[in-house]
Amino acid sequence: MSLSTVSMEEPSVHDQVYESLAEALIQGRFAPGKSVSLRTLAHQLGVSAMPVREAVRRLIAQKALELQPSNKRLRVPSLSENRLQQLMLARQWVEPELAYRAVAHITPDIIAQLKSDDAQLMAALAEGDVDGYMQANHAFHFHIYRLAEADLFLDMARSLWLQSGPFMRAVFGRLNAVQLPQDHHLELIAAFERGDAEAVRRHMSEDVHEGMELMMEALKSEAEVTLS
Amino acid sequence: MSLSTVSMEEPSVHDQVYESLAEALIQGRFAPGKSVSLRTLAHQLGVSAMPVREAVRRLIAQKALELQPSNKRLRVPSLSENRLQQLMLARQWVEPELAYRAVAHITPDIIAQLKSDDAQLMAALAEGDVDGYMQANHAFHFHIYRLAEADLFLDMARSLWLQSGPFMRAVFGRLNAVQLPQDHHLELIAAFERGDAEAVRRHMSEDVHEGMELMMEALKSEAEVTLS
DNA sequence: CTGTCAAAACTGTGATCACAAACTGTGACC
DNA sequence: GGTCACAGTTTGTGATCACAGTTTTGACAG
Repeated sequence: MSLSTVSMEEPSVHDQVYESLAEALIQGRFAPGKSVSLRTLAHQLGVSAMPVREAVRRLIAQKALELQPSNKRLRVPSLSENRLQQLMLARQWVEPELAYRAVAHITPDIIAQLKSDDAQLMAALAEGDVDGYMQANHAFHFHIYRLAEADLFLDMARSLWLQSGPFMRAVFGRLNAVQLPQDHHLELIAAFERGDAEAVRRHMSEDVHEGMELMMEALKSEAEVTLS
Repeated sequence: MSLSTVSMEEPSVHDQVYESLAEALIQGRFAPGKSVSLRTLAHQLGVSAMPVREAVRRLIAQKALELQPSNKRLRVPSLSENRLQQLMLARQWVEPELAYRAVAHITPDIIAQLKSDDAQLMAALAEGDVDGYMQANHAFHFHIYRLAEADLFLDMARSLWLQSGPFMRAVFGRLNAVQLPQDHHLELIAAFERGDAEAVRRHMSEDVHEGMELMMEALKSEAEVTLS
């Protein structure tokens, strides 16, 4: 471990490892099907195997990683069509609900934040920066969801993004910018400004639906996605 | 560990510990708010602390246990009204969907199994056997859900039951039998026999709704549930 | 160059130890 | 009698080791 004994309120090493792995997964820095190992991760992060084991166990529980039943070896799950459909339906249920509940707690600060997120997203899209796009899109959505004061739903959404992350990257990495209509984000912001909760719910549903539909088409067209 | 080196295909100690804790939680053998400790659990189960840590980490990820932020001490979460409402909505979304999908894979064997589960449930109810009721109700529902071939949804349902378990017990433990209308189970079985998927979805929704509504009323009436 | 098989490296799993923070209970003092 | 301090215990956390599978490597024979 690099820094050892600071004094108070530092998050545990296990949490740091978890956050770091979760971020990598959500941003799609791990390819579907890629195998990982505890000791390798531990060495890369500069910690012992112990906290990595716990973080990995947590990610397995969220189905963001999996233990192959034959090998007992660790890897990033690859998506089947069935699995992606479930992800799509679950996201389409929980995320509009979170957005709906967020309306009551919206503030001008948050609006400004969302506009900034969307600007970053558009910029990244314009220059083909997939990393930047993934990061900005995640920020936009979860800056909204965090307002809902529904920690259980928030956790469900987080788990669903962890599962879709590797695959989103794999799909969006090969799309050119024009195929991604971003109107929904602007419509969402406008609906938030009007305080129109029903419109927020509807636009969020459409936004999630379109994104997942794109992934579904990509999955169908190639039978299996395994890159890198 | 009691039995050490059997030969092949035995589930890992970690899995055994997890299953054992999960079962206890679903059946409500842990009271909401109860604090538990790794070493105590490990000693009770006759294993070392290591596999317990991983099982507990997994349960924390499923929000079936929680780490108090102040103490960093382990306990069974107690339900707020907000939290219960989220549980209710999530269960009302995912469980009818699972039941709906199960219809396509129903067999006479399963029908017989469901009738047996329901009979056990009614018997337990008649003699005020809360343990038996909890167990039979869980069996009934998950014998259905397992058919859906939707492992992601199944996992979500499992997590939601883990979270509601301790509280269900706390509520049902003080109800007398007549307050629990069980018609829904019979209607469900009938709908399965007819292959009427829409009816299955509707009856499952009503069954979940009524159960959770009961819990909601109980929660509102006592402000806070902490027993044992 | 190719196929085979044993040695070496790597994997997840479980146990054990060390440590600091938090809790427990007991006794002294005002 | 109530409050505070201090010692002893219990807690979660991280590191390290041992072990049994599995995979990879590498040398040697054909």
